[in-house]
Amino acid sequence: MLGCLQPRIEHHEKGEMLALQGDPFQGIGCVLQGQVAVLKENYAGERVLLTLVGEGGLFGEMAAFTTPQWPATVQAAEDCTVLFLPPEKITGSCANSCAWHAKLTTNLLRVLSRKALLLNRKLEYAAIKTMRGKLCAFLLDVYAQQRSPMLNLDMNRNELADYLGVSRPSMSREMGRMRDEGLIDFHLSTVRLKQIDKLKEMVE
Amino acid sequence: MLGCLQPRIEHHEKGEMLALQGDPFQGIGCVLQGQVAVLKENYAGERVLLTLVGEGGLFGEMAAFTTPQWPATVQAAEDCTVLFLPPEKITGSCANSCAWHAKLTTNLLRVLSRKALLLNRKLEYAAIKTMRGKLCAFLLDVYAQQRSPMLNLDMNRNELADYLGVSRPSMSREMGRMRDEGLIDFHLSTVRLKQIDKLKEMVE
DNA sequence: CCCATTCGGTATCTGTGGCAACATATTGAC
DNA sequence: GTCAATATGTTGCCACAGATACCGAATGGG
Repeated sequence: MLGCLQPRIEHHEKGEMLALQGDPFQGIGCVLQGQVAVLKENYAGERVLLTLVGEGGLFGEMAAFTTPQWPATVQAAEDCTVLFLPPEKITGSCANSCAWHAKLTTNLLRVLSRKALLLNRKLEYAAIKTMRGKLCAFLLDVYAQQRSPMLNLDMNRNELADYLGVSRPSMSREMGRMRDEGLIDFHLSTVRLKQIDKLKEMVE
Repeated sequence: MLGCLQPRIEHHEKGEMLALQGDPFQGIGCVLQGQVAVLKENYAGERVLLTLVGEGGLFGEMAAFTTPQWPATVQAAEDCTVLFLPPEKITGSCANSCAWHAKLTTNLLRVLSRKALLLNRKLEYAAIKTMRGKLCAFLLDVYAQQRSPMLNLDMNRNELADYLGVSRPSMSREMGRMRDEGLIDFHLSTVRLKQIDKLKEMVE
């Protein structure tokens, strides 16, 4: 497949810029080794960290088919090796009509869909106005995944509060209230849903 | 291309269900004529309208490559004609290795990327805590698009407030304040940015 | 022209959640 | 075990935005 796509492979040392916001787009990046940071300049002109992308991760896949310019800056967070896939080579028909091409586009579609679904989910939480509503929606979503009322959260309080777009103390306060009311119990990253039906009534 | 994909074309009368949440996924839907409604059941069991999809619109494109089941219910909002494209036929290699296939996947990637970017933008607004921050971010984004300080909003106040996830009176109140401070001027759907640099300082 | 309806601006009141500051619990290194 | 560092629980205060209600302006149909 690599022979077919002839991607560009680059090595960068920590701190080097792989792409600058506004530069012409050269291709979807795939981190083979090391770690890169995706930064965006806000209106005040400061660069803020959007995400860190580790080995096996992609960057620029959302921009590839929509804009001719990099919408963000990419910098090597560690020494790294990165592979760039120009978008036209991905969709362009392949002389060998190889199975890799089909696999590649399917994977790309899957990645993009999943990302859109995740964004959608997060947006649903953001749309819920009350603290309790957000918490109920989130806990019930986790419950739907884990299929047991003993939930195991894979985030700490800070990360969860960030994810839901609220402050940690406010979240803790509400969780305490919900425990007092006998709706849930929790200890560190373990939460037990005690009255699932009541929780369902409290979403939004 | 149609001969190559052999899609299923269905006619439905207003009110008929095209797909039920949880049903096995049959393919990406494309509305050829009429209008369909996408509904989702919330935890309380009620069906809430997510979007209306009109002629030329797609539905199910986010689910196609991630879940084997419909994540929402689709109902005919009017009499309509709909084309279903099974995902495997889209990515599956094509005997004729026709150019249509490449075009189709590129378009699909473009649609998905654009959708992800839109969701991302909306999420950025949602992440900003203050009313003024949201407004500044939004106005500056429109300014970046229209490249003139005389903005023409294509939403009315209600729609804008909904989009930003705030209440209309609160938004009006803040817009009034910003006018009093000499930052902006506005009349109906026209907004004039008077102190762009100050607006930039006020984002988030 | 009048009327109904939608849309937008404004005021008051209230409640929620952010912030700051602190107390306690947990973890891990030495 | 001791200690530091981090994570978590708790509290009081108060600004900000939501809700509601009302009024004037714009729009559109008869």
